[in-house]
Amino acid sequence: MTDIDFQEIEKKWQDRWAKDKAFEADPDPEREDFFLTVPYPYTNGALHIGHGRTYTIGDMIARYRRMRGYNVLFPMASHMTGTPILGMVERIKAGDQEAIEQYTRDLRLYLETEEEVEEQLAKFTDPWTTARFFADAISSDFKALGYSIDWRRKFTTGDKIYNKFIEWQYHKFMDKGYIKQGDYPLLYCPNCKNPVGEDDLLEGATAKIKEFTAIKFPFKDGFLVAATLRPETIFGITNMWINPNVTYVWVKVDGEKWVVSEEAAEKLRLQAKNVEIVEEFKGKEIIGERFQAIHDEHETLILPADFVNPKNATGVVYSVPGHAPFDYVALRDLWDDPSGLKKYGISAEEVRDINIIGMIDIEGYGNHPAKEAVEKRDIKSQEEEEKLEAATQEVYKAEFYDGVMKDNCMQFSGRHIKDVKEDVVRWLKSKNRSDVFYEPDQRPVICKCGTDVQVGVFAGQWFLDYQSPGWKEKAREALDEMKIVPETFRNLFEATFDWLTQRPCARKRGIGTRLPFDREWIIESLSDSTIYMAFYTIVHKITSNKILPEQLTLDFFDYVFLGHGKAKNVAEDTGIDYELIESMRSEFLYWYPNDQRHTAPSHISNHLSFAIFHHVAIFPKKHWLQCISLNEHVNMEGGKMSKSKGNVIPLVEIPQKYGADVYRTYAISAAEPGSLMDWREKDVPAVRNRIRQFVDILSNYSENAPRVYNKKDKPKTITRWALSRANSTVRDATDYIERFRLRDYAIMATSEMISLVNDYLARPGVPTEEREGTIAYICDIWVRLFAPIAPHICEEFWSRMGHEGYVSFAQWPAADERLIDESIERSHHVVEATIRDIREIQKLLKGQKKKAAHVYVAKEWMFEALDIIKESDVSFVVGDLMKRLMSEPSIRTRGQEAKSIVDRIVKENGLWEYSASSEEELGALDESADYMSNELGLDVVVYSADGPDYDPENKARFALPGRPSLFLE
RNA sequence: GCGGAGGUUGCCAAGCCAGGUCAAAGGCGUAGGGUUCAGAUCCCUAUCUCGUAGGGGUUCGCGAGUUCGAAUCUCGCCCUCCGCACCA
Repeated sequence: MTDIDFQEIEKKWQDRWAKDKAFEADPDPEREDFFLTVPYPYTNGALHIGHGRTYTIGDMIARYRRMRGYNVLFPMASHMTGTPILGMVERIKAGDQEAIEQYTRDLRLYLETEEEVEEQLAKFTDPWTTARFFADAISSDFKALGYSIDWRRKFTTGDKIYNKFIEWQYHKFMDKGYIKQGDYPLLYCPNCKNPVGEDDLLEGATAKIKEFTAIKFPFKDGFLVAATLRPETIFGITNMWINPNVTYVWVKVDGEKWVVSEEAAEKLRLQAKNVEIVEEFKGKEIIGERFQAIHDEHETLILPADFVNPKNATGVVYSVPGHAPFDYVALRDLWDDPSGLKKYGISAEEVRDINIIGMIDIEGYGNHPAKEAVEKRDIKSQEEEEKLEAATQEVYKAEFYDGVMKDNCMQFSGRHIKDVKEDVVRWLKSKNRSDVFYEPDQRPVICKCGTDVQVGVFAGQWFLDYQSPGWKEKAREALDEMKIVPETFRNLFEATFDWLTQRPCARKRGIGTRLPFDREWIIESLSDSTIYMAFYTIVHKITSNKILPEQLTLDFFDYVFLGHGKAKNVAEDTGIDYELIESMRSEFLYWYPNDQRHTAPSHISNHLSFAIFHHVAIFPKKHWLQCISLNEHVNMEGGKMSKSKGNVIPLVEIPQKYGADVYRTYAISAAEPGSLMDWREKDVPAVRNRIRQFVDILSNYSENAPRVYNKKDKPKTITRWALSRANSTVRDATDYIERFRLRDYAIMATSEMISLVNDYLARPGVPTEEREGTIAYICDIWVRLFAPIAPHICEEFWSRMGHEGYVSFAQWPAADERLIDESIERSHHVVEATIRDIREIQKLLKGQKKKAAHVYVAKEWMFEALDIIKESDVSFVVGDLMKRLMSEPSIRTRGQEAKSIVDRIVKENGLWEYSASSEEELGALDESADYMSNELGLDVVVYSADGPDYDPENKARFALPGRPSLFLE
């Protein structure tokens, strides 16, 4: 066994690559370009083993393409815009223990002593320092994993030059009319006076905003305002519910008078309404009064109900007892016991006279589904909230999907509920009878400050309108022409495209680029990282030439990225050297488009879709994204990784703990990109062992002179097999990479190659020179085949083999088709199968020690018969097969034996592997006799079934192609 | 709810798209043997079940169907996981 110091070798080659600037890519008109990007990491902490999977796959692709002769650009930058870094800095400043602990943990990974950790932590009161620290940490992690990145092009999204680029991008959107301003609802904390994100919440982290329709029922000189999710039910209204003990208010809202609960008035204010409280009163004061229904304007009664929660929506509830179980039960309670009504001046008769209105037909229900759902559950009172909730869900679901509006629904009659909703809202709106009212979709939602979170509507919110005319169509066109690998993810893109409407692209806090036309706003961090791949193509020239942000004008970017205007004018206006501008333009044109973008599928619904949209908005078609490839996340020992569980392995630990090549091999071979990868500590040794075997074999054989033994050299069959297998493996492996079957490729480049060499070495009787020359030839292929996965160890052997340049730039091994001999590979298979068969017999005959195995190979005509069946399209039915064979005169004379073949085929329900001819099968087995003897511990003698010298048990007649018959004695 | 992915032999996981050579790769675990002073992150063999001759039986979430033939195709059912907007 060879002892190998992975760390030392890895360091050595990383240093050499850096010293030679091996991966700094410049345009080369002689070579075709390949521009690969993986999204830059967000630099608010240490990266872990899961991030590493994505970057490792990216690097593997870059390395493979380089070996295929492409001029590969693989750049990297870092992301710091947005709120997380700022948020963490604020928490550190505020002395938040959790934040301090988390950062201390991360810092310890990179710093030697506690003093250094504390010193660095003390500097984390500035987001830039934090971001820079982790950006540096991450690039050193990436280097230590052997990523072949062009580091000259690194930047951060906080850089002033980047801001200039983003400003240009947003001017472009503005010009196209894609940026709009309008009201936008957000979860909002009234106490902090800020919008709240998931991280700001103590409870209800998954809360979303639900849009209610506020329906304005005419009442006195204003409106009773009830908010609902089911506006189509206004046709079933029988009364209004008001909680008698709750404080309601008359408020002036944008010139109208509304009645809502006191709490709701406050919500309206947050929802950008102009609210003025005119009068407060208790609910009981209006109970017994009448208001107007909307569809038929008939006078309708206000009734008391304790279940009405003033904190819920507007605190005003319109009652549809035919379809809402809560309403039905409340009404039923009043029918059963009208005694409480007297004090409101309502008579029992008035309430009894209320007719429940059925207004939706659904199969399986009668006229009043709510009543049925309540009775089915035997609900006795308003107190049984859970049961009522279930009944509501049941009715709602049934009505939404299968319900049809009845005749009493005016122009909406006969239409399906799921289609009619929006039209009802539009109709209400046109009559000035509705408004929009927002609520969180769950309660409670509580801010970390302890306050109940509400919905706030931001007036003047800037957003990108992905529904702008023509935009989606263009994006869909781009998607249709783009390669998505694995292809299964395409429909996720399609679904996202359908669902994208408006998206806020700016907000008031966080780090980032200010909106050029409204500097109070900062461009949101997912919206500022969509076309920056273009920036990579020129950024190194901006920095190395010390171009100032002010020089990066709109015209400058227009010229460099779009070819608009004249370089001469840009040079004059900006003071940037004319030649430099031209060289940036041509460098952009050389690299762009982005040939492949590789990342995780979780970005499909935002980042990746935005990237496609933004590209089509700004660039001409030839510069659209070409391909998106994806890999799933990483699990840890079968469970999710999380810092709180402490089961996260940081990237920085990988080189010492496992070795970069071992990690890389694991990351690529453990799962196909499209499926979740599980990191199992127990499986690491197996991976390391595979590399170790590679190292052993290359150490022993790679320095010999490679030699291909052609037919004229009369090599052993097993040598021809090894040559064939090596080449077919290369062919298959290459095919796998091209189809993004990276795991299968990795298995070819490791396990398959190892077992090929081991199988070959296990064969006695190959002359040393022939064996060593052949294995050296295999090593020469292998070291290149494996290089994209394990570049360090492969560089080491490549150089030991006496090659001048880096294996990183060596030519990808091409399969030599002339050496691939399927027939020899099949014969090899027959030999292995025969060994297995003999073993099985030995096992069954345990106790009886056998000395020899006699192997009988089928007669030649049987091979021909099988070939006939293989080539003709007959079904595996005895009659059909026999008919086919009997039509061949040469077989017709052997009907009896032919039947035995046919029986076997029918029984097996198909064909099996067999050699090209009897002679070849005989040759392969005969040549393998010594090997088989070694493996089995008994003498092996091979005969042709056609007149064997020795066949005491008359076994030869059972031999079939690929299934020699056996006799053990 | 909407959208997506998936349920395979002790565990993990291939195979399914292009049905037959599938009792179903590989890894882990387990058992036996070897190398070794010993051990292992070493090598070999075995690992659904029955069988003293390479064979039989029963398996791929459940149920039905298509087919000469289904882990693979179709339909229904059950279950699990993931994403869902201002969060990178």
